[in-house]
Amino acid sequence: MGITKSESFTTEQNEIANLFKAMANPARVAIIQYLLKVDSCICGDIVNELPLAQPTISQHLKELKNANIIQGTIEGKSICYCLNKDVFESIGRYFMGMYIKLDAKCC
Amino acid sequence: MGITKSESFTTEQNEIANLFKAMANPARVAIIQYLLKVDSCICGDIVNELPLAQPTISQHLKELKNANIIQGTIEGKSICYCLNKDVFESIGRYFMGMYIKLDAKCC
DNA sequence: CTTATATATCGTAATATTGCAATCTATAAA
DNA sequence: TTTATAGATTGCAATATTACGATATATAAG
Repeated sequence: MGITKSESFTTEQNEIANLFKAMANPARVAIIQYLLKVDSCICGDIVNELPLAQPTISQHLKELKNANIIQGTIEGKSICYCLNKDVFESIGRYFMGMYIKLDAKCC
Repeated sequence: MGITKSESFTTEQNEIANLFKAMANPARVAIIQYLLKVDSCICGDIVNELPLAQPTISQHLKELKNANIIQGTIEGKSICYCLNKDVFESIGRYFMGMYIKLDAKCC
C-alpha cells in the first residue's frame, strides 16, 4: 500500500485533513499572507511577489480555491483573488474550541 | 525539480506549513480527536482505536511529537501521550487574528 | 482578424508521504 | 536469566505532491 486510507476515517476527519493540507505548503502560506496584506490581487501580482513560475502559482491558487480558502473573480482578462473570511473564522473557532476543551492535566 | 522550495520562503512560513502538514492527514486528525476525548492514553490504545497497524500509528505519533502537537511520557513499559495545549491556543489565535484583520470587502 | 496579455492545463521529472511486515529495543514479569 | 509486552525503527512498495516548460484558452487592444 502507500495511499492514505481515507475510507477508514470519517468525512469530517478527511475534510479537516484536506483543509490543513491546503495550507501545508510554504508557498501557499505565503500566498495567504500576501492576500491578507493586500486584501485582493490578481494572479500576476503573486507571480511577481513569489519566486515560483506562473504555472506553479496557478496550481497553488487552484488548490486554495478547491479548499475554499480563497475565491477568484474574473475581471477583464485577469482574475482577482481574495481570502474567504468565513474559513478563517471556522478554523480559528475549531482550535480555540479544542483549547478550551483541553484538560490542563497531562501525563 | 519537484521538491518544495522551502529555502525560498521565510522560516515562519515554513514553520506554519510544517505545523499544518502534521495535521494534514485523517489518521493524525483522528489521533488528535481521540486524545481530546480521553485526555491521555498509551500508544496501544490508539492502535486499538484506529484501523492502522502499530508501526503506522507509531510513525504518526512521531510526526505529531516532532510538530510539538503532542507529548509522550514514559510510564513503565508503555508511553503516555497527550495533547500540547499551548499549540492549539497559538493556532487558534493565529486564525482569529487573520479573521479580524481580514477586510470584508473582496473582489 | 491579429496580436498581446493573463491565466489555466498538460505532461513529466524529482521528491515526499503513507502504510506495513519484519525486526530491534527496552522494560516488566516470571 | 528467560519470556512477554509495548513501542520504535528499518526497508520497501504504492501513491501523492511539487515545480515547471510547453501549450491551450480567453479576453482586450489595435
